[in-house]
This record gives sequence, structure tokens and C-alpha cells, in this order.
Amino acid sequence: MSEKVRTRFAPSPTGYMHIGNLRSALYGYLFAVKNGGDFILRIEDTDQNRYVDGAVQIIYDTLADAGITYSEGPDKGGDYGPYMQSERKEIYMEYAKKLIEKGAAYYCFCTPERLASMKDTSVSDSNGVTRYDKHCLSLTQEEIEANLKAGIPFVIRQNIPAEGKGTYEDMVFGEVSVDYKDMEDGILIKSDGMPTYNFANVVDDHLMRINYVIRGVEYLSSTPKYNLMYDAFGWERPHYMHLSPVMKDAQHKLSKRNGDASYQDLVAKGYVKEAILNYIALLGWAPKDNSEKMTLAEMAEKFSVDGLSKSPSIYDEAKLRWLSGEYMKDMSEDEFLRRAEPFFAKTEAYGKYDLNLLCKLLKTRIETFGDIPEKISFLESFGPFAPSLYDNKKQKCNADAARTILPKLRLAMEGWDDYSNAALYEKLVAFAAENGVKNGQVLWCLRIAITGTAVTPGGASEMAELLGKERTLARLDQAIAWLA
RNA sequence: GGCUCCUUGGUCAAGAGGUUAAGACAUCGCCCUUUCACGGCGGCAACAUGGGUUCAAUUCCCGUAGGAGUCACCA
Repeated sequence: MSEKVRTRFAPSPTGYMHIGNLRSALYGYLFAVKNGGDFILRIEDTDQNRYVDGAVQIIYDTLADAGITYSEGPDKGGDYGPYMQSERKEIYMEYAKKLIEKGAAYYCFCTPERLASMKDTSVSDSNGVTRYDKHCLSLTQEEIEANLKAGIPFVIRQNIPAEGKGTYEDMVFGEVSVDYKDMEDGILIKSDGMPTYNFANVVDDHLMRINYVIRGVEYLSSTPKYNLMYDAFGWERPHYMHLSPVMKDAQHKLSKRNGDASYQDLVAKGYVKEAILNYIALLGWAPKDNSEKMTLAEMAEKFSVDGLSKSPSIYDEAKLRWLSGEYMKDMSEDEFLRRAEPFFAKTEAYGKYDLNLLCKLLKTRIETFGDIPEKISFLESFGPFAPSLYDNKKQKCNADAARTILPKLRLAMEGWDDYSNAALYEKLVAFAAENGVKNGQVLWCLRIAITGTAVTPGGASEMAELLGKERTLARLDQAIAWLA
């Protein structure tokens, strides 16, 4: 690799950034960084019918948020722009004409009607698949010029050889070979003058000096067509790295259409964003040393093509949850609070409790920030609950025990002033000893009494500290009343 | 259906002729423990299938099955 590596991410602005999309971007970025190369962004918006408002912005925002930086792009400029395909219309037409001169492409004036009729009649191969019959390839120069002059709508098609096969070496799949007879003379320039992806990607990748083309497997078998064009132009073919897809299950690709998670959905759901990126990197790729939790820089350092898998990978949110939780545990208290606060802000309890304490309690108990509301719902909803909640065999606790312990405890706790966890715990244990009952009994009864919940993000003393003296006593009164 | 490609536990995946076939998630159990978590320890669980090649195939070749992609004036 003497030449400087240049890779690109070339999404079309049709909506959200899918996990698979982001992963392609990530791999292109990692490969470039690993090899000291450039990573650029190009927007493929040649299909005005599919253009979605705001989609370009989503692409910028997502990449920025994920930390995938590019040195050239529509919003950053660069030496090989414009980086928005719709702004390169003339360039494509110019190159298409060059291809016509070389005999690698030709004008086609066939009407949609004629094309449709081909499907109805028997102009199809033995498999029943209709392919363009190269009808316009036999037009004379005079006929072509006359048609052009008459303003008859046209399209430019690639002239694919009738025989032979296109072979190339893919970096992940190895040798890929496709017979030319199985390829159609695809449209390069549409009747609106815009290029199709099949043509634009070749011209742009060459003009932008992209030497490593990293994209989804959907292009694996059409790549020989592109190579035909590189060859016709006399351009050097790039290296190709095709990526297997991310699946929702064994037979369905992940897609926004099915309501599957996009990057922004996952962020909104409270997953740690570094974990999202880390996880999708692991979907279809494994570093040599099998590391799992890695920073972006570490991923770039460890990135290697032979770690890429050839088969589709199924997206598993359970593992993403786990990774997200791991990132949380490694966060500093401040960092955790900073990121968690927006999620606390959406709850009723926000502002009424010690946020630092809440964060400390929740940090090892949640995996996404979205878990927060449910974990702290007991703070705001406290109502009559079943006495059976006091039942706990291991702690030798039940409603009867609660009925005898709680009133005494209520009295004692009224006299305590230090409601810090440590002080409370010490006094609660002392209380148990004085009354000749097990620690667990006192602790369990108290926790249930003041939270009304079987599972809480902390023990009795921690919950009492969180609630504070006033609320603790008030809840104790209510709990005692509900037991009567 | 044709073509291109793929196939290790439920999932992500190491391994590339000879291994007790890693590890992680999930799951189950135990320990720790003021519930739940965290942490620690352990269990269950895989080379799709049939033929070759070879002293030896999960690993190489062929077939079969299953899966993915593609066959647009979409990318």
C-alpha cells in the first residue's frame, strides 16, 4: 500500500441511518485511520424521487455524534468536490459520452412502452428473465444524431460484452467471477440526465481518488460491471471490500421499515453511544485478540480485513444492552450523572431527590438510561400494597413480623437524625440486636414498608437515605396503617 | 427460477488438516450480600448434510439442504 488509502462512505439521503449503514461507515473510517488514509463522505442523491427532507442532516449529525470524522464532504469541502452527486450532473454526462466514444456505452431511445412489451412477449432468456435486447446498439450514427436533434428522450446504457466473464479479487470474499452474459446493459444515465448509482459510483470513486471501495454485499456481483467501465476508461480499478449484512433474524435484514432500531433510536432509548458503535463494530468483525470493549481508537488500531465475516450477522440487542451497561460501570460518577440527567429530567421524581445519590445507586443496576424511570418509579408512586410483599423465607420475614417490628422501628427512627446510609445501617443493626430479631428481618421489613416494592435499587438504609427522614417516617406510618 | 456468495452452541464469534473446538452475550446453578444488582465461581450448549482427497478432516474438493444478495430510468 504505497499509495495513500482513501475510503468513502456514500449514503443516499433516504431517511434514518440504519445500524448496517453506520457499520459500513465505521469500517470505512477504521480502515482509513488504521492505514493513515483519508475517509470522505459523499452524498448519493441522484434519485430525486427518494430524497427525504432532512436526511442529509441526519447523516451529518449521526456521524458527528458517533465520532466518525471525515476530512472531505459536502459540509467540509475538499479538493475533489462537489461531494453531493446532484451537483455533479454535468460531470457524469461528460464521462458517459467518453464511454460512448470508446464503445463501452450507447444511446438508447427505446420507449417505456417498448421496454414493457419486451416483458410481455417472449424476448426473454431461458429463465424467463427479460433483459434489454441491445436494440439501440445497432442504430447508425445518423439515426442517433437525428433522434438527438429531434429531442427524443434518451438514456445511456452500458455496452456489456456478450461473452467472457468479469473476475476480481474481493478483500473479504476472495475471487468473485460473473459471466457477462448474465448481465444486462444497464442504464448509466437516466432520461432526466441524472446518472444511476451504477455509473456515478465509478466516476466519483475514480475522480475522488478512492482506492478502497468499502460497501455492502449487494454490490458484490455487480462489481464486474463497474470494472468494465474502469477498464474502458483506462482507470485503475480500486480494491473492493464487500460487507455482509446485519440481520434482524435469520432471514430478514434490519430495516427502518420494520421499525428496527436506528442509531438515533438507540441513543434515544438511552444506550451509551460508544457502546452502540462498539457493538455494531463487533457485528461481522472480530479483532485478532478478541477484545470486545474497545474505544474508537482501539478499534482503528486493531482493525483488519481478515477479521471480517462473510456471512450475515444477526443483531442481538441483549448483547448491546450488556455492553452499554459495561460502559456505564466504567464511567466516572460525573460523567454518568451528566448523561443520565436528561432521563431523570423526564421523570416526576426529578429535582426532589439527591441526584448524585440516585446515580450512585443506579450505575450498576441499569444498562441503558432508558431503564431509569422504571427503576425509580417507587419514588413517586406509593400506595397500598399487598401484605404478602413482606414475605421472605430467607429473611424470616412476613406481614406478622412487620406488624410487630414496624411500629417499634417507627418510634426509634423518629429519634434518629443522621439519615446517611452508614449511620442508618449501624442503627438498624443495633435496633435488631436490642429487639432480639435478625438483621435481615428489620432491613427487609423497612425496605418494603418505605418503598412498597419488591425490587429496589438499593437496600433498606440506602432507600431511607434517599427518601430522607421526613418521607421515610411518613411512609412508615402509611405502611403500618395498611397492615392493620 | 438464473447468477454471485455464505454455513462453528440460541446470538456474536476464535480456530484453517492432528485442539479436551477458545472467548463473549443469553441461560441455569452456587458464593458474596440489607432486596435487586455488581463481583467471583461453575454448568448446559456448536463444526448443516452426503460423498470424496488424506495416515488424519470442523478445516481442502464436489454434491445436497438451508440462508443471503442480485436480476429497476433504487441505491
